[in-house]
Amino acid sequence: MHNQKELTIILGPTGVGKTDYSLELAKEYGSPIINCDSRQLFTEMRIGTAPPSPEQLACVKHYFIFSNSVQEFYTAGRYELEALALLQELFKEHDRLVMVGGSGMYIDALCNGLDDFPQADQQLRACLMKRLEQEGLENLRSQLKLIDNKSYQTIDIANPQRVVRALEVTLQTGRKFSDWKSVPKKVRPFEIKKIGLIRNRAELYNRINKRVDLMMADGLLEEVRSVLPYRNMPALKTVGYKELFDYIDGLTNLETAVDLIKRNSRRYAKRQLTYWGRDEEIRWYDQF
RNA sequence: AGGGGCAUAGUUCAAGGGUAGAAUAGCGGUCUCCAAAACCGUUGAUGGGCGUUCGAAUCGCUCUGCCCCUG
Repeated sequence: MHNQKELTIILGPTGVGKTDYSLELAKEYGSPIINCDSRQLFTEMRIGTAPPSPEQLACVKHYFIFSNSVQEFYTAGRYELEALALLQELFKEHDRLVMVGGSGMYIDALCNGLDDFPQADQQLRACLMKRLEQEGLENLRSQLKLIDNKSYQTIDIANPQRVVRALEVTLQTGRKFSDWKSVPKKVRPFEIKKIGLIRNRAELYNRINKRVDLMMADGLLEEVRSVLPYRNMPALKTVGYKELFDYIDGLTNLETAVDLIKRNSRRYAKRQLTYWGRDEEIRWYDQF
């Protein structure tokens, strides 16, 4: 076996304790840490995304933390390419690397690859979103049925985001969305080990609730105010930010907004667990 | 202690004696680049006992618990 390179990915629901775990493992391996959290990427979001502390960042070299701006359109596809390139570079000097984060789709993109769709055309997407608003979902569905019936049959047509995406790819490329999706998993030139962290549900929820209070004490509201101009960017469709935008708009009071952040964080954690539930490659470790 | 009120899902609130509903929380699921996103589905209750009635969440008695008022 000439290939001894190994990537260890630490994943798990928000608030489970991934950051601390990753630092210990990285120290043991002498590895830097590659982030695979789709929100800790953004330099303007330093409180609401629970990134590593400045001390932790000083302790181990981190990649993909505060590396991008919320003004950019960042996607799982872009992450796949950039993270893969970085790994190739780092594996020249390391045999074992540590990756940590909670974005299931980003992890899948890195491990298995996405099909090579062209980059999304923001104008086309905006146009489709406008049609969605004006004509309604049913119209877009009908069109999808016409130009790519197989996608119509297989995707979740109750989900506007999916319908728009399938139409977008088909219209943009002249090739059916469903035809793009036939490629098998990509093979990566390194071994991948997935470590899942888990803990008792009630305790996890407690940790999440407390962490939200800490974020508020640390000035989350000010941070949210500072990114207000970019609130329509995908990066800011994020738990902790959405709810405080509503508060700033006067739609809720602060207490309600904070409660909603807690609830939505709990739900997010649950969805993460569901997402990973059928990934048999993950070895789960209960945290105490 | 005396007087009054209340008791329905984890919570907040419905149901003029006739199929106990809703909101919310909770739970479960979907997933090929907006993924901390966007969707889909779902469990669960009349405080205990006795009575009236063909039939009780609803009327009566009683017990328990909570709240208010008065010494």
